[in-house]
Amino acid sequence: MNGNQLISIGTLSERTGVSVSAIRFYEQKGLIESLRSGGNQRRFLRSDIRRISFILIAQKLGLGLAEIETELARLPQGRTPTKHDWEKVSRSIRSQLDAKIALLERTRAKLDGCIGCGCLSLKNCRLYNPNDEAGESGSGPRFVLG
Amino acid sequence: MNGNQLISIGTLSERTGVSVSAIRFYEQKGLIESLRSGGNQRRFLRSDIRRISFILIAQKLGLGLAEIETELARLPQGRTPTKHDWEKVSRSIRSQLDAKIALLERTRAKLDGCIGCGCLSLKNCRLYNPNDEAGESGSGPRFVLG
DNA sequence: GCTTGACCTCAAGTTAGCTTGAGGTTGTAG
DNA sequence: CTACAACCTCAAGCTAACTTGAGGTCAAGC
Repeated sequence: MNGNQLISIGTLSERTGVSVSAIRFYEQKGLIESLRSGGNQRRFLRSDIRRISFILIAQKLGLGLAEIETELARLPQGRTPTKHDWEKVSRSIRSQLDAKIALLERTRAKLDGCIGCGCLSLKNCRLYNPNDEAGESGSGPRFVLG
Repeated sequence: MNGNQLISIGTLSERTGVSVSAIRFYEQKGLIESLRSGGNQRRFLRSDIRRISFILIAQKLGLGLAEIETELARLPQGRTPTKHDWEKVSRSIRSQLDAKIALLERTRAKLDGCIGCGCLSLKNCRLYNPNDEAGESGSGPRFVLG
């Protein structure tokens, strides 16, 4: 253990609680980068511990890896993010959260309007014909919460 | 078109807007059932139009097919659901929606408490170490909203 | 110098919710 | 009675976010 800041994938895994395979997966997806040792083993910067922490937090906030990648792009590579960096990102995430809550609340309001109506008629139902789109996109997981 | 109530898969698809392949998929998953014609073609009851409508609505409410199957089990097979049937199911769904909104709101509150703290420290962060579990389960899509 | 554990790559498997395609049959309009 | 649309059954593919496994390399202790 000399003075440099490089850590192995195993150490990064221990420090973050993220499995080794998941870290490799994140790297492959471009969420983090690594150097290589002489023997082709990955070497990460200590600051990657925070980068991974960020990924974990953002996931808990309901962001997908693609969205997280976008947010990560706002953070500095290799440097510990400042308060200001973090604020920018937090506010961006906060507005995404707001939108999701708002969508669910609109849906709930429609459901309340429908309870007891027994309509289930595709032509009239406000739930079935909403103007906003939950679970309407093409493929992949849609609108699933925990 | 004689007096009976049986419709083909194509008709069911047209009436609901759900693709033929999706209907077959739902049948395979046990969400709907079908009879067969002499030539082995599916024949559905007219009431299955409502059953499918219900699936669509429940999906918009954020339920997965497995959860929808559970809710469908509360509805009568072959009979048009009464107001009472529908109310029971609506209230069950409403409470699931409530739970999801509540979880998101707790998460947002934590984020607000964190904006500007710049911690990103795994040991201390309330976002990283929440007591409730969003996106914690084993596999599959987790905690993704539209 | 050998064993052991951490690491490497690449391929395939997992769940959800479907779609797409191949290859074959049915039903109906003309 | 023939054409053609609609139907049938598998099987495989798609996205997300990973895991698991096979088969091989690297590094360190004894």
